[in-house]
Amino acid sequence: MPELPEVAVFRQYLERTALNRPIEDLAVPDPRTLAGVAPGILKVRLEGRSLDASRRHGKFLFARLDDATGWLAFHFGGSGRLAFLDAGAPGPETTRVLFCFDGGSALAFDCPYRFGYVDLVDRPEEILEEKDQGPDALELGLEGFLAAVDGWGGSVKSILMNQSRLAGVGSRWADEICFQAGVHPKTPVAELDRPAREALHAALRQVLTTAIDCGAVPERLPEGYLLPRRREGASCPRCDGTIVKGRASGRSAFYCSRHQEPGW
DNA sequence: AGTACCACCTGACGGC
DNA sequence: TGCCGTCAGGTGGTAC
Repeated sequence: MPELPEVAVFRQYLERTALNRPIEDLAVPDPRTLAGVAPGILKVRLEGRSLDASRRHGKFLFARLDDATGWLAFHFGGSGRLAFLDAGAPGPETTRVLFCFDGGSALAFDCPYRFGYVDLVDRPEEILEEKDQGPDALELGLEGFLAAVDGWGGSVKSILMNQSRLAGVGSRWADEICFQAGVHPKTPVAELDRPAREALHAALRQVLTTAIDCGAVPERLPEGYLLPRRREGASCPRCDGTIVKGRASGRSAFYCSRHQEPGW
């Protein structure tokens, strides 16, 4: 379920483990995972290079080749992750792409459900434009957020999940943001006055930064967060309401029947 | 313009 | 025990 917070944590992990190691070989057990580049081409482009910088935008992670000839782009779909392997350590069975470093260590792009992909681009903007990604949800100040939300004719959850308006939030963290803001996920954005939009922006920032601080692990979130109890029938961690499951924007939406009561 | 549903893929889980 | 259906997750396409 890699959304913005998970990808931010993957980035930290990549920085910590895989930067500045010369790449000796590339293995592609599942060629379908390479989006726009053939395995042979990627291999030639990578061999002898190392990764020397990273970026994140929305749910995308980028790693720069040290000769500045391009960037690796990672999208993790619904189940992808990175796993650094010490020399001799076996990779996950569902490794789709394996970057092998001098000395025997490796970085595995592990993606059990195969929704994720890896690509090689000249510049990150190339793929961000192709995939119509809006501004990163954490980069947006209040004015940027208000602009991103302005004029949207749909629900709060659907705007939060709309990668073209603001990039990074998916179904689970959108539920958490609505929960913390005390807003029903199906509330039409048009019903929110300025103070309510400011509160939504504050909740978005609070939730995403807290999530990253907690390593994007729900169980590590402070008291009063929804995600550890995001199940139908659970007791609300913020009031004595009950968590219920509805549908918004074509997906399940979990919310408190009491403090997120529709106010419109 | 926005919603809803499907497909993609696979593991987890509930029910029988 | 074991099978079967259902549902997550993100995206992209299509039909309303």
